[in-house]
Amino acid sequence: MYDDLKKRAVDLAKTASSSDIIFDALRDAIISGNMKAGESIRQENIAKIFNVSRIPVREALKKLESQGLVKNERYKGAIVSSLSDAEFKEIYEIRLLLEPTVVRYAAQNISKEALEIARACCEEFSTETDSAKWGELNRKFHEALYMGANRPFHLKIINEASDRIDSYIRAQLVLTDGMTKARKEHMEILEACEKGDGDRAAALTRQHIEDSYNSLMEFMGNNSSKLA
Amino acid sequence: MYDDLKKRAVDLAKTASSSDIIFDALRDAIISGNMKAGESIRQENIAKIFNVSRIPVREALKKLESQGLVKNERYKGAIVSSLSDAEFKEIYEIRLLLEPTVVRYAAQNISKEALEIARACCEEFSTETDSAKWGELNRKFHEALYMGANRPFHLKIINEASDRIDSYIRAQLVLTDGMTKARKEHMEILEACEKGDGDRAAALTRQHIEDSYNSLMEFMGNNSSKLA
DNA sequence: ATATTGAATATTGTATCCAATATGCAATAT
DNA sequence: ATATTGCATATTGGATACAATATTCAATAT
Repeated sequence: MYDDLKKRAVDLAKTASSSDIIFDALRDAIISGNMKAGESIRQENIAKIFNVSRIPVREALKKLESQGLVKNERYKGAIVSSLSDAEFKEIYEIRLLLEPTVVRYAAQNISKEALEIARACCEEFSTETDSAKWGELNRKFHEALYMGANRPFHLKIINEASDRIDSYIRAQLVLTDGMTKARKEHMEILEACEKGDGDRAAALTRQHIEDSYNSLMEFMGNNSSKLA
Repeated sequence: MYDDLKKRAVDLAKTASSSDIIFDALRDAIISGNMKAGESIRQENIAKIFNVSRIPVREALKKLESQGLVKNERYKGAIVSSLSDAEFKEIYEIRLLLEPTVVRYAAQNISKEALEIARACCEEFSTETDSAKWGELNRKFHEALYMGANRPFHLKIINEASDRIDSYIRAQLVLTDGMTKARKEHMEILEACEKGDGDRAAALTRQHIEDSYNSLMEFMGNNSSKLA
């Protein structure tokens, strides 16, 4: 019954609210580097852009704040968060703890279909010439792979940590020749997963993250200490 | 100038907003187990309790949702989140990754004063007879120690993960003899930190978390597989 | 000229109100 | 009796209105 209707079914109950949409848009703007650290965010301005009142904007800002992407000060407003050198390094320490572990789970558990999605993401990352898309494709590849681990909480932590440094990574990918190395490393990690070699995938992921940190340190002219 | 006034200075700009206060109260109610998983949260009811409109309540709920403590469904409302067995285990996997690492940093970096605070917390945990306070004191001890690591992002992740399972831990501490073991293990971890023995502190912390998981599994009559 | 004060403006936090949706129940049809 | 529909009520999402605080800047005092 209703066979034809069911084909066009969408879960209308799960459509995004205004505040969800605004959250996504602000998050994108921040992690892409379009909105810079320290930049102030006026509720009224955002509300005008999306043709809504300040209420959904405020809810979006609350969520961004609890993920650390913006800082709110009572009666003063919100600004895009910045990262100190120590905080920057700490984000990488967290990635280094979680991502190799998760990729090991993924290598062991990932389904054939999920692997194919990851491979598609990897190839898109390797062939895309529009540098504006590299950052997003980079994240997509990692997420596609990590999805196979079946560890939603780990993934949430990784995603929120990655958000904090994404603008730096994007700049480094575009402004240096970081893409060459990243493409090669992605391919190797993917292949290890395809072979079900969790140890190798984990080791490569660890190396990939360390390389990313070192490249960024060099790019930013910062001779900070090595990752633990 | 103003010497006497400065003695009574408080940073009024940092006083909590209504939504902050409501967030804290709801969080306490949830992690204490006072509000049970699946229980619905009516905005209007909470608003009445705090004598405010629904607006600050909604902002508190947004923050609770982004930390996973409640689930919101559009036009239906919020309920206290539950944890599947797999999710429960995953929280422990995360603790097992982060806490031994953090306690190692703490053993190496913690200041004399911070150690004394941790010791005070440890002793309070050991001597408190009011079982209703055990859960909070348990968290306080761990946090006091971890503060010494100077890793605010790690700490935030640990705290949010711990929030998700705190109601179970409190029940287990009160309804079994878990306190005996916990008190002994806390003391040993603290002593390792006092000696600056990071490896030992990390190993003990790992054991402490595994013990906690196993006790809880037994307590809940769940023969789930061991932690990785 | 510099510092201080006070008013005007801007911005945020919250209350109140309205619209959209969900829920429960009575009325009706089968 | 059961299923379906329509209505009344409850609840949430968001708009508007207002109060609290911050910021800016002119006016005044030193």
